[in-house]
Amino acid sequence: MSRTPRRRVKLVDIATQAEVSVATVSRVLSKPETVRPELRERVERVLEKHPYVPDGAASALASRKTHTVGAIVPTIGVAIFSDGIEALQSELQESRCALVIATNHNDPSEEFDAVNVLIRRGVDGFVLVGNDHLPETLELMRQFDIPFIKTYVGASDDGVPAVGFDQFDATYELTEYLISLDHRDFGVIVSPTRFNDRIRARRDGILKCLEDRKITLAQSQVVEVPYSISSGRAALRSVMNANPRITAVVCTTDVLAIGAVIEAKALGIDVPSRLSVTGFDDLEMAGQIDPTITTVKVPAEEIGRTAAGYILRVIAGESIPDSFRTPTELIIRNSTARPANPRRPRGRPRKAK
Amino acid sequence: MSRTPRRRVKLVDIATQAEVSVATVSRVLSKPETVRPELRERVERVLEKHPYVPDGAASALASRKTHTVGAIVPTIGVAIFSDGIEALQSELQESRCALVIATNHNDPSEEFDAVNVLIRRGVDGFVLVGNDHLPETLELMRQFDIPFIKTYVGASDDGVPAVGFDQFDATYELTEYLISLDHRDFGVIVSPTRFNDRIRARRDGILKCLEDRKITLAQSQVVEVPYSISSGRAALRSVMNANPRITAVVCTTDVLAIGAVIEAKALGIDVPSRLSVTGFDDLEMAGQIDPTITTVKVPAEEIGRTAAGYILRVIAGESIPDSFRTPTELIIRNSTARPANPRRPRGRPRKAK
DNA sequence: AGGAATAATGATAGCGCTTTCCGAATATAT
DNA sequence: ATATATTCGGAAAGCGCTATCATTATTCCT
Repeated sequence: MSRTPRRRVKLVDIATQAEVSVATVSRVLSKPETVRPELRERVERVLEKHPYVPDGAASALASRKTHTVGAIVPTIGVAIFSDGIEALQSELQESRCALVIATNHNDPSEEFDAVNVLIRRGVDGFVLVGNDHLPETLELMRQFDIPFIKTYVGASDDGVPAVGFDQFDATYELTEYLISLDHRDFGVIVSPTRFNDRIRARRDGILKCLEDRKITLAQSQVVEVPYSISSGRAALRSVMNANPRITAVVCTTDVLAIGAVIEAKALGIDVPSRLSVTGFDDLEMAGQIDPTITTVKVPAEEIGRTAAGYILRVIAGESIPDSFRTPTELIIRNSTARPANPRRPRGRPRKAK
Repeated sequence: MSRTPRRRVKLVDIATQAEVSVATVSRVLSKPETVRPELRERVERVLEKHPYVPDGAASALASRKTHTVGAIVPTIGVAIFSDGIEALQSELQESRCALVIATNHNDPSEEFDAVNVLIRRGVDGFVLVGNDHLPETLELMRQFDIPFIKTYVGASDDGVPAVGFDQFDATYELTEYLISLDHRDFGVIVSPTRFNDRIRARRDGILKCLEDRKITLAQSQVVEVPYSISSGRAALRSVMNANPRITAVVCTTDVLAIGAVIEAKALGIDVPSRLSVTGFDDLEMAGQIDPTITTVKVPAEEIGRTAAGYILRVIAGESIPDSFRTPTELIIRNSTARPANPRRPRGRPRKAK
């Protein structure tokens, strides 16, 4: 068996072996159809014998293509993002494209830095999350002529291609469903909105729907808490203590809803007969916990997969539609029901959905 | 405000502006201390005025350093990995180093491909997961002289630096605790072991401990099922149906344990009075679900953080210890207790832990 | 103060590949 | 058969930076 060559084998070595020019080898590798079969085979035979791995840096320098896309997400440890990244990565890998990941912890200025680092590293395109970005960030990417798309939003507010869904519409619809059940007294538990347009949109969808139905909320009926089960528990307690009449609690994420359901049980408040609770995301747990939680399914995997195809096409210079909608789905489970004593039992129930 | 220059500004532009050579600008950027303050400032002033972002491909080609590390994990969507990646990424970013991620879905040959792609892309080092790797994979990395470390294992079986903990020891200890509680009839629910040395080690730790205490298991007392809550539920049902005498069920991951606990409740089997259940990983849910679940805390975040420092040091050519242990912790909660009717109530209880 | 040692700067040769550009070879038309 | 179009392969010019080396400016001795 041949011994480890001290020097990395390069194009010129293959060319010499095959008695052709480096240009030909390069062509065999990138556009095989342009070289006569006879020659091509000769080169391929040599290639098979030698463990040739092209030097990405050199080819990037010469061709201005890195075959890499950069993704900047708020955080990796949140299911809807890790699932999305997973799909994005798999799909990209399929096209022999690498994925570089950076996190911004929901901080636009961290995002700017990340974009900087990634541009320097060399990426052919960017996948961002959400609509909130520093103008400098966008300017920077445009300046370097690097295409980018937004994800987890239904449409961008500035013409940038987007793949995702409308967070506002989704919670608006969810809230409508609750109202159709005759709920009139609501609590709203919101995950952190700072630098997070998606959560703000979810919250606003809830609030707007309520407002449209002339349902008012006291200050204490809407709380914003950290993203964790235990925060959900604490939030439920405080909301219910302050407003015992509440019959429905809407949470902006399943993690919070899970906490709310657990705490309700601990407090002896039966869900759903005494209190309805809803989440958002559709984590596996939401469908397994008792009671199972009514929620909105976020198509994270589809977003990632679609985003991969999208950005690849933009990079290839193909034109693409401005936005791709990955539909959400309202999943009704056992954590929601009609309130025991509806405040206005008169209204004919609207059909659910 | 200045308009987008069509051409990317490069080193020579800065040099011209500052009336110095490109070499000097390069030095100001990489080893500022070697250039006279006066000149340095002149260059820095120019740098501030112009949005210069170095070309990574060019510098990689010239210096043979990419300032990038590649991580290959089984999957991103599993909490202990996403948490680890998150920490790894943050730490790396701190050192202005990018992280490229690939997944192998627990398949060694996918891992080989990923290593290939990443070598081509150019990475200065690799972070792998676990001990199971194709010899070709290791050979390839060695051939290209790229350092790598293993994570989530206590020590590598081949001298490669490792950061993590001993999975076998951790479950051995956990099982010992259960035995000290006087459990003698066990069920074991195992997540998929195919191509997964860590889960095999967890399983073997349990089995070996039982064997050492002369506790035998029937075929039906050990089941291997997919990684999901619902599989955990199904597994608990089948294990308990086949062996009603079982008083303790050990699961190789919290996800399975959560399913087991949920199913036990659904079946009317009280946990922990009638049945003890344990998990592994310490997900937030394990500490919130009722009953809270006894588990082993996996220091994922610490592993990621440490791995970053480790690989950075290897890349820098510093020598490092062969393995770094990030300790696990047995977390005793409410899902475990002494069995109602211990088979051998004689033995003085060993002290827990 | 003069020469040696030292520090700072500039010129420049690559790094390994892609991609014109151009001549040679082959195919097509007249 | 000759002229023209077409295809194919090779030579070579970079891509933008780093690093070596030569050169010049500076400091330190005696």
